[in-house]
Amino acid sequence: MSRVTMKDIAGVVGVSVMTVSNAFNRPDQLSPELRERILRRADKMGYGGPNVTARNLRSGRTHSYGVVLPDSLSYAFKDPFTALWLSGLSLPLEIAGASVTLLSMPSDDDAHLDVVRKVSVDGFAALCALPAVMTVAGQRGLPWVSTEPDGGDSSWVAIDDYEAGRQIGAHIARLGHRRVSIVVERWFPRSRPEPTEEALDIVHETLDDYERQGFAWSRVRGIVAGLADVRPSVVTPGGNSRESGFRAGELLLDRHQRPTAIIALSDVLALGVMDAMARRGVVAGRDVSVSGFDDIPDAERSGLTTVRQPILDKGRLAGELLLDPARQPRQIMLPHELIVRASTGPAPGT
Amino acid sequence: MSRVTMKDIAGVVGVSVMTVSNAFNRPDQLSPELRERILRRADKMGYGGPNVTARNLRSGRTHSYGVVLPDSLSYAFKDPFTALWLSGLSLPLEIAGASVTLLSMPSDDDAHLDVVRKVSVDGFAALCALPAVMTVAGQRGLPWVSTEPDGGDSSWVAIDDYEAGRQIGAHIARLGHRRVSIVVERWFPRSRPEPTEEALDIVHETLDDYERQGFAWSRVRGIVAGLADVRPSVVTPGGNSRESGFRAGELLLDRHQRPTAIIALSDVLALGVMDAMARRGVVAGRDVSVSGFDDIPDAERSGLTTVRQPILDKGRLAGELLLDPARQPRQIMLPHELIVRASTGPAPGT
DNA sequence: GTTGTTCTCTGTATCGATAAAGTCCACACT
DNA sequence: AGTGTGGACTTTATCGATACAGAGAACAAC
Repeated sequence: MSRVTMKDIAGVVGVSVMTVSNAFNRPDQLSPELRERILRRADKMGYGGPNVTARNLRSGRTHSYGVVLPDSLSYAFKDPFTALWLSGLSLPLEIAGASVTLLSMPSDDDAHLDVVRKVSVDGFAALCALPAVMTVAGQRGLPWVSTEPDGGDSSWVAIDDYEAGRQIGAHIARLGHRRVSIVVERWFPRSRPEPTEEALDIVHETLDDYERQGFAWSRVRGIVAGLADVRPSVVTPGGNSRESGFRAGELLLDRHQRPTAIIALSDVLALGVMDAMARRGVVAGRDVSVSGFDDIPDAERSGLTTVRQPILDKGRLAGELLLDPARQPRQIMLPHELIVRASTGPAPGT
Repeated sequence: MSRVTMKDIAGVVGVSVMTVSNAFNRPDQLSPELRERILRRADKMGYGGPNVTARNLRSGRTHSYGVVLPDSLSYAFKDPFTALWLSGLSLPLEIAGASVTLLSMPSDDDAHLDVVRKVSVDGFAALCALPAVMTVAGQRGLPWVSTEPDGGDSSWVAIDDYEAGRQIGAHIARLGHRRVSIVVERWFPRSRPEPTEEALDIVHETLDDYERQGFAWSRVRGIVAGLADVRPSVVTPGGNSRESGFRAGELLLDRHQRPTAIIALSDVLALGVMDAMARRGVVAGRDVSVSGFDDIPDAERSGLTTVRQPILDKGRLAGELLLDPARQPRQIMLPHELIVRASTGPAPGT
């Protein structure tokens, strides 16, 4: 049995298709009796209501917005920052009666890009600034909002990562630390080939070494600027997770020349580092200083020095920009704040 | 400037619309040179690729699946069980190149149902068995999978909640507990009006009292059966969260006749209860026994006695059923297992 | 020279609805 | 009788693509 359409109903009731359409969408356009008759008949025929896709085609809108996530969907549900950002994003969307379509984008190969090409949405919000994805979204002529400034005239809701990094770096330098390591997730650019298992934990002895790999992140550049004459080493464990942080922590703590300060680029990484420290009886803020980034709820509980950013607002505003493509301004820089807690302290021996 | 269509391109290149369509979708249907010429031209004209909605209309599929969540989206991102289930669900969908559209359904009023009516998806997976939602999904002729048996011939992937509850109840009874309280989230049926703030924490002195409120959950019935002649009281704090559990715990621990065992219907509720106990110096498993349900990762860390259910599989199988409406069987009962940990012990004074 | 194949490409119908304009008719007013 | 007016529907065109059947040309086989 093929699906019932308005045409079928129109045929049975003996009216035009348009009248059936009006019965469902514009009650004022036909007499109550006829409307009643049509609806009853439609129900009896097992009609499921106006076909959504056809309506979307005609109206040119789908009332759904795509969210491009930098990893598998399970990551989105595990990472506290992502979860909060998504909650914020969904607030205005939900109110507007729109739904959220999640798109995982672990890489920007063609198979994944195809999902972006073929998904039925009115716009995109991207948690990660994959250029290829942005290009596709732009080609489709759909609005999109990202979480990072990109120099162009695209829309974004971000914080000043460089300045935030600089403050962290300056804070650490001011405390007298000379041996500093930065822990960065292996993330940007995503298009890089997946490293092999063994290559996951690499300590780049110098920043140059790290940058030669093709990485460049304003947060890192800011930290380096803040550290001034102190030259940090860099560790790039796997993804952005507590486990990765733990591995990075193990690696750094077990080195011959243990760093006195570890600057992680996210709170979950920092918390992982602290897990490794706890296991070794290394006290945060006394033996080794640790800092994070984001100020997720767990950061406060663990006394983690970090940069607070308004995560929920970041998402909420992105949602509002998506819903209203005319809204101005479309490049929003939100405030951040260095939150100093117990996990950072003077360098030992100062 | 209106959007460029295949028709425009066809006009400019001087071929039929179908040939343009083939250039994009079936390269084998035309000469490579012509295809090249068309694609180049399309690119130059700023064509964004075949319109997704039009294609969906023609093909009758959208390659997106709706997930009905029992609360606001932020809940989905916070609750460990939901997050895990969603991860599982998304596994097969992601592989099939489909995307996931999240629908929050805090109530089944018409405004929320409308989202279900108007969202562009090929099927639904529901984490909560809202009858009205199921009806709408069914009317639309779309496949749907839920997480609870419903007596009919619908599709579901579930566990035997009654039996699981019975085992928990029997376990507690066997330990000699006579004063037992059950902590249930205020969830079913969702269509009930939101209770006022003050009414959130109610202790139903007897089970009858609780059931008179219109509640009925097989998990509860199982527990009662397992407890045999012990008659539990029931607390219904707010939602399914650690905070609710905490409130329920406070309420119960501060009562004149403190229960010796508290059976929570989810791990997060149980962990909340344990938070309240910790604050009062009440030792779990010695002073008061606590049990949960689900066996989320945190449960093991906290030594919580609980019923383990294969959460990830529950989601994964739901996804597979959605993708393949012909797949059999469509009613899958997964195994569960009572996991006894330190949080339950003999009733004091036995 | 005729028939048969293969390769490209076209024309038309279709998907299921909705917007805009048009028809028809009853009723009111002058 | 002549003209307006508004309500209740219908007609036609449109959204933007894809399926299907088949036309026409090039080339091979006999």
